[in-house]
Amino acid sequence: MAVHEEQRDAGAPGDEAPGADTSFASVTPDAARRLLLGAVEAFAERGFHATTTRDIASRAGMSPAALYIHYRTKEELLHQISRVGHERSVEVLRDALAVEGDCADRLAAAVASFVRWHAENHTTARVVQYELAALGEEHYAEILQLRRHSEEMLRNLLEEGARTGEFTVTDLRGTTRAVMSLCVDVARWYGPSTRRAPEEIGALHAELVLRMVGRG
Amino acid sequence: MAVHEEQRDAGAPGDEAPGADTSFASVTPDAARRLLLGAVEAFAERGFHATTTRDIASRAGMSPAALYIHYRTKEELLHQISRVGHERSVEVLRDALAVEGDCADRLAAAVASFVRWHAENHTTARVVQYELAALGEEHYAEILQLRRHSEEMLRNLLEEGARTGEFTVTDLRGTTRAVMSLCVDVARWYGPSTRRAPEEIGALHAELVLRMVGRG
DNA sequence: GTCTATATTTCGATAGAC
DNA sequence: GTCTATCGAAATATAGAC
Repeated sequence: MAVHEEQRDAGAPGDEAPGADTSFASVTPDAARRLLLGAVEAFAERGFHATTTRDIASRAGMSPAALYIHYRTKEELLHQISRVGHERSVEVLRDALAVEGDCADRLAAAVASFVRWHAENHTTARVVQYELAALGEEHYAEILQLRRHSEEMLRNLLEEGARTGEFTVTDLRGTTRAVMSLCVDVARWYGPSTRRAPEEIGALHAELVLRMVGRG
Repeated sequence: MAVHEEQRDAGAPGDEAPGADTSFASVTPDAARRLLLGAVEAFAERGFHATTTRDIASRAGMSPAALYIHYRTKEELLHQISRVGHERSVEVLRDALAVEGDCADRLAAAVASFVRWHAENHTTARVVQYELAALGEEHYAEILQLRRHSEEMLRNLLEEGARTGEFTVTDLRGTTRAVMSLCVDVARWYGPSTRRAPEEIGALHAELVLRMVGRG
């Protein structure tokens, strides 16, 4: 019950998009970053609770004890991943929403970028989206703020589009949540063996969302 | 890090829809069903690996050892939950697709029912959708067949609608996956404190999906 | 069928040498 | 900063009385 989980979605070796999961490139020192990357992989494959600190250290090429030089607990690793991951995804959303154009252009850009991020960084995204419950109480509250911010940005855009008559939205909060669902769920099913490119999936989802708000 | 996870999404007591998660009503004997229901709750709250057999047994009002009279391993509990849950959701989808009407009617019925099931049975659905990786290899393969069946039914309907000109679908497989995303992801965010009723959410999502296929 | 008691394993985290 | 060695706690699962 261990090996097959790692190989389930494995495609041909080397078919992973280059430069994927670069969210942690700036983490130093080197050993701390390697541990973080090992933790991302392990948490995404097996989940936080099923991952051992030995496994994480091993992926980073270190002894079990070396982990505790850089992180006080296993949960602190998850917190770092969750925090940086959320910050990056909020950034992606914010940048896309800043493009020139009408509400439809900005919504399309936002969905395309957000979806693309979830596909390209699907390993990180899976941890970000599905391991929240393993965070400590205070860390969870902190992360929740970042998530609320994402949803708010999207809702404000839909609200603006509805007000100007560009969009036809019967249920603002429900539609916002549906758009988020469409983006976030990509992290669940996207994998190395997915044939479609992140770019393509982003474009498709942007088109589908525009239709959802009556601007297809 | 234990108590707050249980209380995070908790709304006022008693606001849970009555008769929720009735998928396991036919399981006998009584002790086996109580253990199964305890496992569903625990797995949904904390995840499979973070759940202890002591916790499951305790929720069923039994000693830790009593679990092993009815189930050989903790994984066998997950397997039962996953199998019955998938069978039920496939059934819901199949029944909805059998309604009288054109493709749009059937698609709306399918999405409304599928979403409603994921909301009403959100506890079971969360285990069904997010704990697959914890299954043993053979059990995982078995469950995958049921999941392929769901997606196939939906894809066939979209294909038919596109062929007859009722729908405008530019990417059949991609759109099918998006529709599934919209339905499945309800299990992630729906909770006891969600104000919207499952019925309402199903209706909204049906409307959004009809728009997605150019029939809004 | 259910209990109390426990065997066995494995985990997160620490101690102390280098 | 990294290692080897290990502690104490907690997990799954089993043994044997009732």
